[in-house]
Formats: sequence, structure tokens, C-alpha cells
Amino acid sequence: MSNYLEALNPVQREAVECIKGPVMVIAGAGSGKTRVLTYRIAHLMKSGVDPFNILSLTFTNKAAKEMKDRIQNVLGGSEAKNLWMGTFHSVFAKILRIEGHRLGFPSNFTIYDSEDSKKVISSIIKESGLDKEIYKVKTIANRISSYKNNLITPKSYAARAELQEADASARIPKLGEIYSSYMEKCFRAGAMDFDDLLVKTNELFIKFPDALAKYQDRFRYILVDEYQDTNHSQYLIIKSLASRYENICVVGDDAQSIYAFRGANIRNILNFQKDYDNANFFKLEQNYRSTEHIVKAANALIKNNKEQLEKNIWTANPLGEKIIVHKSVSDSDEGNYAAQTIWEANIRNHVAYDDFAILYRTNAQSRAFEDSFRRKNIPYRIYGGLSFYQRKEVKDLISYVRLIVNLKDDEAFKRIINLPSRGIGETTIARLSLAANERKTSLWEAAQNASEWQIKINQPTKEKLLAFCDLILSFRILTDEKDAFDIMEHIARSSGLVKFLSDDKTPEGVSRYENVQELLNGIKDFVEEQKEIENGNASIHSYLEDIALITDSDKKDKDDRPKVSLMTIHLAKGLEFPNVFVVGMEENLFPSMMSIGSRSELEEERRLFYVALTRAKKSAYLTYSHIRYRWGKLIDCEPSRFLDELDDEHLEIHIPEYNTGKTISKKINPFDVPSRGSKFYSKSSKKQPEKQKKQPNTVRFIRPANLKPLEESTYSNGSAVMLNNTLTAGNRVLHERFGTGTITEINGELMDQKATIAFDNAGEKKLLLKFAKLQLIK
DNA sequence: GGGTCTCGAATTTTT
DNA sequence: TTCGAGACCC
Repeated sequence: MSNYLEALNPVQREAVECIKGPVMVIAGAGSGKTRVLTYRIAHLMKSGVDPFNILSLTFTNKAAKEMKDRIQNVLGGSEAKNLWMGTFHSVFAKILRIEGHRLGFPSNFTIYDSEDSKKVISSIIKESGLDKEIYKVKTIANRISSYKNNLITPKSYAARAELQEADASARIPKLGEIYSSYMEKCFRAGAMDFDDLLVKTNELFIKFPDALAKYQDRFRYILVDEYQDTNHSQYLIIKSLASRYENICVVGDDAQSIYAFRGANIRNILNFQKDYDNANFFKLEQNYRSTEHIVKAANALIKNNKEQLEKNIWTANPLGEKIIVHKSVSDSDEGNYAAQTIWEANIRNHVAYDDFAILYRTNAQSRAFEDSFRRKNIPYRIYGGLSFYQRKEVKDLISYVRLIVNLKDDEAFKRIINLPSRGIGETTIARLSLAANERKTSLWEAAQNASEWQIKINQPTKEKLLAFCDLILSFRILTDEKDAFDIMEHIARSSGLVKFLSDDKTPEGVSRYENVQELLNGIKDFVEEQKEIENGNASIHSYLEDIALITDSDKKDKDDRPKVSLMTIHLAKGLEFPNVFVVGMEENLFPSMMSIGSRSELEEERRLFYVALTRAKKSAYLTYSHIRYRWGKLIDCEPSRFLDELDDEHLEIHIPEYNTGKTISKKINPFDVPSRGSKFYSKSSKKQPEKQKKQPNTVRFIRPANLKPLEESTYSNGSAVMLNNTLTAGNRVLHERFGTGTITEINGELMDQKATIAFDNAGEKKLLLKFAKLQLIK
């Protein structure tokens, strides 16, 4: 324990020991970033800093928890428990529960999740009679969120003509009004959305210097993990908190910034040295995670980005296996290839299933892998997707608690007022909303005062409303005496929700019922846990605070069989696996179609691929498919440009040779060979049917299992046909031997298509397209 | 007020 | 394909 510093390399050690003043640590992938952070905190405490004065900010609860555990391991004992360690959102939510009253928020404010936010926005659009085809909820929500992340309030928006012009030209001139009524509605409901937790913290610190001073003095040592992913709002909070002592240490890697689309500002890390001119700067460049092949390939890839801090990532690890690039026929074949490879490794070499991860760009891609794994009986776990707490039935039950804790929580009110069915429908809600809006109050108030305010609701419905209010109030009385579990169980039963769910015998219904059971079990765990901790709080209030900001990535599986992990690359950040499949390496999928328009977005995609690749310790497989179902349609794909950016010497390329039956191979050959200029094939050449040849750098062929010959119909419906349908007379093309030329004529069918080409220097030639390696020149 | 059907849209998302 | 919103009908 005392010699913990010896477990560090010289740079790591310097970064750990440099306690005073601003410090920036650029930590390449796998360079021991977490180790530096945890040892630094441990070292601070060893050097006499009171843990009470240390604030450590992470991006996930999981990261916070892990770090806390590791610090305890280094230090022994329980000294770490006074540390403030958590996500930005959870730390500042805690502060806002204490200080929020200064801004007019109750301490039991509700935290609206993104779904709640969207519902609020949607109701505003409806109420203001705007066209929802133009005012798309998603667009508006993103826009508002990005204003918030940049600390643009409705007020400052109103003062900035350029923003209004931008929105006007995006055909949403009313955005400012929507924004301010959104804020107003949240305020009225005693609710903050995720962004507000940061915005309001900033507001607090600006408006109340004494509050700022209090926390400045408390947090004398600040550490920020994943600094490259901080947005402007977070940046300012850190900056103001640190401005007194300037003991701030930020750790990150600009090459792994993948959340710009959500407001993260890569400039925060690039400009750190400008912000603090006395900053100490450390670069962790030794990668301890991956093989040399992987490290070097990743370096070659990221070199293509313009915007980055210079670094030289290297490793002393063995060279390892080359990265395998595999081409599949279809998305299901891609799944089979992964399943087969993993299965074989498990059977033959006893590689555990949890040594594998499948990383994809979009959640929709998981399906093919699920199917293949299920068929081969390979255990797997999908991460991400719809979170447990976002499931309807779970959120419904939680909404009861939300309303009990905060009667003004309109979104919770709307969710459960008629669940289970109480005969209170949309018309009634609409009338209540109208009345509540007029009086600038909540639905709850309106429901309670329906008669007094002469809201036009008929008597039976009014009675039902009051019965509902009484039910909620009866639950509310219990909150002081009973713990979270008892209350929740009571609610689940007496609200009729459990019966409502257990009556549904469809598989989905059963699973909904199970989810509610699971939620109750989770609450039970929470209560037990709280009872063990001294001054633990097992009340429903405390539970609600706990789960509002939690995601189920923290939740454990029921059985602990080793499983293959399936997740998006975003979710894989910070993780590592011995063997990684990065799948769907195709243009328009990865890089995503939405991102190829601008350099900065493309660079973000490239960083994303960098993250994916550097998750692998021992081996990496990059797969792409020839055709793929997307939105129910069969489309043909071309390999991702990123594959071309990896150096050949680190790759082993598999383009399986199949005997697919004469009919098909005669008609067209889907396994056409890559043309020159690309290791795979490029846009210009891919349409030329070619006989399969071995790649020069092909070492061996792996035949994926279960590969079915493609049905002919696949090729006759038009969408997947790999015929020459791009080359026409007039196109400029490049030929290997004859150089550049212009096509003057194309004739013949399918495999016999011939092009007449007038070459600039070689005269006119007639070439069979299936042999001529023509490349289209733009 | 509640159920069923059709139509249209569809990246990534630590909080 | 899959999901959700809205139209439509009872």
C-alpha cells in the first residue's frame, strides 16, 4: 500500500504527484487513465488532503463506483467515503436539492428524463396550434437542449438576432416562445430536465456568489474524468468552482471525443492550456491494453483527423495477431460469422464467452447477432437499447411515486391518472390543462379545484378525479412512516396496477409483470442497503433521488454465466475486451450517412471507430457485409472508407470464396474483387462484375458456417443487383494499363457487357467489363 | 372513452 | 422491420 507509487510509470507517477495547480493529463486509449485518477486521489489523501475537500467528476455512475472501490483498495479502510465522487448530474442535483430554493425550486424537485421533456414540448406545440410536421418534437428538443448546454436562456435567446434568424430559416421561428413556455412549464411542475441540473447550477453560482464561495471552499481539489466530453455548461461550472484554488486536474483524450453531437465541446480540452497558463501537462502515451498491431492500426486511422493534440501512442506489448477484416454476404451471414468464430474459439481453445464483444454503430444491428447466437446457443447480453427504467410499466409505477413526492409533477400526473383505467380520458385532461395553464398552476391543483374553478367536467368524472386525488393523498400519508419498498408494494397493489398487468397473459404482458416484480426487488435491495449504511435513508424520497439519474448499465445480470457483450460503440467507451468484433463496417452505416456531410462530423465518426478498435486487447475483427436489410429493404453496401485508412501490414483480409452454384456465379458474382486504389472496393469500381481473385495480402480463408447460397430472387428484385448500372457513355474512367479515357458506348448484357472507350493516350479499345478493372473518375 | 388499424419515420445518447 | 401517433369506429 505504501509503495503504490511504484506501480506507476514515470509519467503516470509525475501526474499523480503533481498535486498543486492546474493539471491536464492526456491519456491515450489503454494508457492507464483510471489508474492515474484513482492513485491521484489516493495520493491526495495520503498527503493530508481531507477527502471532504475532494470532488471527482465522472460521466457514468459506474465509473464513479468503480473508482471509489479502487481507491479503497489502494488505501484500505473506508477513508474514501467522504469523497464527493459522482457524475456531473448527480453531484449537482445533490447541490440543487440543498440550494435550489434560492432559485424557486423545491428540494424535492422532479428530474424529467428525455421522454418527459419531449412530452412537455409536444403538449406546447399542440396547445399553441403549431404544425407538428414542421415543429418536430425531436428537433425542438435537441435545439432547446443545445441552447441550454451553451447557457443560452430564453431571455438571451430573445436578445440574439442571429439565433432567431437561424431558427427562422429552419422554418421554426416560434422556437423562442416554445423554449420559454417549456422552461415555464418545468418550473411550474417543480421539475428540472437533465440539462437544467447543469444550467441551474450555473445560475446558482452566478446569482449567489456566497453559494459559489461555499462550494469553492469545499471543493479545493477537483478532478474531472473524460474531459473531452464536457459541454460548455459543465465547463463553466468546473471553471468557476476551481477559480479560487485552481487545484484542478482534468483527464481525457481528444481522440476519444464522441459526444459532440450532444453538445460536448472538444475545444474544452484543446484549450485547457490557454485557460490556465500555468498548467502542468502530461501525456500518457504507452498503451498497456492492446497488441502492437492494434495500436499501430489505430494510430494510422486517427492520423487522418486534422483536429487533435499531437501524441505518439506506442506499446511494449507483443505484436499479436493481425486484425481480421472479413467480408460477409449479408447481415445474417455477418452474424453467423461472428457466432461461428466465437463458438469455435470457445470449443477449441476454451476462450470464455465474456472475452468477446460485438460493437456496432446502431442498435438496430444487434438483431442479426442475436439470431445467430440464439441458434448456436451462445449466451449473450445486449447493453443499451431501452433502459429498464424507461420501460412503460416501470415508469408508470415510478410515476406514482413521483406524483406522491411532488404533486406538481404534471407528466407523472398525466401518465397515471388513467392507469389502470379510471374512466378519465383525454377530454378531461385537456380541460384540466387549459385551466391549469390559465392559472399558471399544475394539473393537480386543477383537479382538486375542478368544481371551484368551474372547469367543464361532468359530475361522474369529477367524482372519479377526486377519488384519484384521495388515493394519491392516502399514499402520501404513508411516506413518513414506511420505507420505500413497503410503499411501493402498497401502491402497486392498491392502485390496481399489478392486477392490471397480471391480467395480461400475452408474452409481452408477462414480461411487463416481471419487470414490475424486478423493480420491486430493486427497491427491496435499495432499502436493505440503506439500512446497513449509517444515516442511510430508506424513504421513498431518497429512493427517487437515487434512481432518477441512474441507468441500468449499473444493473447486474440475473445469472452470471459468461456472455458475449453486444453494444453500440458509444456504450463501449471506457471498456475493454480481449476479442472485439466491430461490425457493419460499411459506408453510410459507419461512417453514418448523417455524418458524411461535414468534416467535423466525419472526424467524430473516425474517433468513434478509433474508440471501437482500441477496446480490443488481443484480437480485432472488422466485418462488413455485401448486402444488408435496412428498414425492411435489401440494400447493397460498400466497405467503409475507414477500412482503407488502416495500414495493410496490420490486416488480414478475408474475402471468402464460395461455391454458390452455377446459376448465380454465372449471372453475377457478389464477391467481386476489390480494385486498385482501395483494399476493398471503391464506389467507382464496385459495379463491375469480376471474377474472384485472391488478394495479395490474403493469408487464409475462413469459411463462415451456415452460409446459405443466396436465393436467386435476392438478385432479381433489383435492389441487390450488382450489375453495371452506373457506367454509361460519357463517363470518364481509369484503366490499369491504358490510363484515362472516355466511354463512348456500352453494349451487351450482364456478364458480357462491353464498353467502347476512347483512351486519351492509348486510342479506342473495346473491353469486357467483367475483366477490365475500370475506375470511375469524378 | 377505448380499442384497432394504417401510415410514416427511422444515428449515436454516460445524464 | 418496428415503433408510435393519429384516424376511425364502436
